[in-house]
Amino acid sequence: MRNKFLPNINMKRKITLKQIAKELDVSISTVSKSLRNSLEIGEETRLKVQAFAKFYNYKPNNIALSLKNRKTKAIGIIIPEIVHHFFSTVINGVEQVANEHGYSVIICLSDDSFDKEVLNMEMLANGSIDGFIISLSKETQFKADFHHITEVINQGMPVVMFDRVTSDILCDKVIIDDQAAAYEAVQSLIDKGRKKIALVTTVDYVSVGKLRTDGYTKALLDNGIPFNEDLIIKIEDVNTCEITISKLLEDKAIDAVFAVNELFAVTIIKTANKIGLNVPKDLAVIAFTDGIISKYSTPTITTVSQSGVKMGNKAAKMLIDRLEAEDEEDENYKTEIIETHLIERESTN
Amino acid sequence: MRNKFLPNINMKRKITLKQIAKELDVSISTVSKSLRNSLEIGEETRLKVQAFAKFYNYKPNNIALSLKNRKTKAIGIIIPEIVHHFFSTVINGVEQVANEHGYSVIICLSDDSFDKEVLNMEMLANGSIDGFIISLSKETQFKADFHHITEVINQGMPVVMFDRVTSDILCDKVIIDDQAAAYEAVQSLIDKGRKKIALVTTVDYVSVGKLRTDGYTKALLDNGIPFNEDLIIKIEDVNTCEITISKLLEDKAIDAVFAVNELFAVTIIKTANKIGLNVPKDLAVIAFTDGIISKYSTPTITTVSQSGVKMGNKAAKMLIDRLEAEDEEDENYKTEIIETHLIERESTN
DNA sequence: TCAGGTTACGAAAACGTAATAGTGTTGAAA
DNA sequence: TTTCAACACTATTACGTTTTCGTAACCTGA
Repeated sequence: MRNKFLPNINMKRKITLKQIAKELDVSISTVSKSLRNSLEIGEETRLKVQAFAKFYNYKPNNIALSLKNRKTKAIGIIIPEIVHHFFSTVINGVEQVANEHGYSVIICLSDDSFDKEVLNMEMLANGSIDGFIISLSKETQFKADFHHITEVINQGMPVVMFDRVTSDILCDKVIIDDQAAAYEAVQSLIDKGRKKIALVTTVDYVSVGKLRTDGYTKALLDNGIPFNEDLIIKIEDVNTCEITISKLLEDKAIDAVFAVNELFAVTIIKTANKIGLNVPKDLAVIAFTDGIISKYSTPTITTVSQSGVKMGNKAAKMLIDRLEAEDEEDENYKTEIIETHLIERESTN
Repeated sequence: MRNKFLPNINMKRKITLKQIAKELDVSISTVSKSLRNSLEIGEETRLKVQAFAKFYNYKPNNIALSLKNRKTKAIGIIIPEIVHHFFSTVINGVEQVANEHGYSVIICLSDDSFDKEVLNMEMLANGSIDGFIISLSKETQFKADFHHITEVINQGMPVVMFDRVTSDILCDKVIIDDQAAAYEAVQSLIDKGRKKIALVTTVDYVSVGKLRTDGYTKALLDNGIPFNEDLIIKIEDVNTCEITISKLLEDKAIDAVFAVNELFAVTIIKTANKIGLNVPKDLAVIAFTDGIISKYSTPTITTVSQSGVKMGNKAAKMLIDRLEAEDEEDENYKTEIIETHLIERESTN
């Protein structure tokens, strides 16, 4: 039986400058400078140190560097949920750019809870990261309490908000033009001769929900179609909405639906099928998303594509640009708009 | 126009012990001890310091703590991709447990590339994290080169592997019993009277693909059904497999398919529909996944559910247990098996 | 009055690194 | 021979903590 107090033979913990210095009987400074190819150090010593370091696979300790340089080369991303196609594509986009620039990505999930969002931000704000990328939780948007964000910004930490943003905070933002995109979608339905178009959306304290509703309304009015409040359905939980939807489909004699996400859309299609409606013949369906369900449902669903990857790319780029800017006090905040486009599939004809 | 060299009035950078000490004209030690409620410090001083610290919202710097304590309270997770239902649920599971224990989660994506996997590990291994949770990239499994993993383990950094694991590395692992689960799925098809069952799988250097194939084969043989190599289709890219699949469906007169993931399954169903086959009447389909497509496709797809959340929970728990164990040299590695269960939906009857 | 103990605090080291500011030795120019 | 620069290296500091150790000042009891 192995004595557990004996160090493992194979175990070679990471070596430090100090250990190298001691081993080679030079000073720590000499080692450090040798490894950074300083001209101050004679060639013989320099090569000796480099060889030794290479042999022991020396790598500078990131934490020590972070402390010294007062930056971590890490960015924090806080999102409501991760098991969600849009948000995971955004992370993907962030990670791509971050990696290119030598940054790592720390993720925290708010679970759409205000408290978790605050907690996570405080945890990361104490030196762990150089900047934030965040999409607000539903609860935060509902409470409209953004003190935790203001606080980190006031501490001099850059913040980039994406998708679920608020105008109450001054910082860089990346959004899609939800209103214009919704307008375009509804217009395309109208162009195809649909006359009675319903909107299935979320509760409207979530910023994007509201904007998409505005776009829907505007498209109708611009085309001389009367706006009818009854055709707007607000859904809180997609799992318990079938009755609401079938009521909409049966009672209102609509010929098209614009859904703010693909889960709503696919549920609408299934419900329509159940009550004998054919999609797209009797009912055209169009959804906001670039998710995967739309591509694989039957029929496939026409969507307004919001590229999460591009959003993530952009957000990361903005953050890193700001982190690496010479002039750190430049408060010239920008809001970037990621373009959307309509992907026509079978659910509209 | 604001002079950009003037510090922002609202800007109050995080305060440090040193600044508090200077401000109150005591030593750093006194401040530190006061804030940790040390008995060494007189009540008057202690309260004064605490009040001051609270007012300036003092929070210890995580990086300094990490350096001092030689642990970061962060765990790294390396996965092949994040825009993938299974992996994102695993992250979710990891994050839950990590958060409960005060750990943050750093994610890196390997994009199924060996080089990126190595790079990411090296980046994180230099002090950034206390331990790894990893699922191997396809390329790594193909090359069977695990030196980067051995290396961090030898440095004394705990590693937990999940799902895509290898027996070449000794460490904690979390897997599902792919073989047994596949067996169960195929058996359920047989129980329903299906006789000619095809397998649609991935290229087999990915460990899970191989295990699921084994389970499929065993179930057939145990039921006296002849094993037919021609009924096994290996797909590399789901976007270019339709011809392969339609050939399978048309030529082989099969009455059931077992697919190793839901993308394959839904593609099979669509292809079947195109050539006039009805699912489930003419063809039963069952898939490995607990993804979202299966729930929303038409027909809905029967699946073998692999709970990513549970896997993530377990992996995080194992890692944290090991990180916080007194006896750090305990090499009693375990492999935990997460149970699966069959979720019957419309695609089998 | 003085030894011994308590109280209340401070100094310093340590974590690992990089940069600034020395320092001693050599050699060459004056 | 003196002086000064070049060379090759070391000491020190700083980043922000925590902790161990040390030490004044005061108090107590004989």
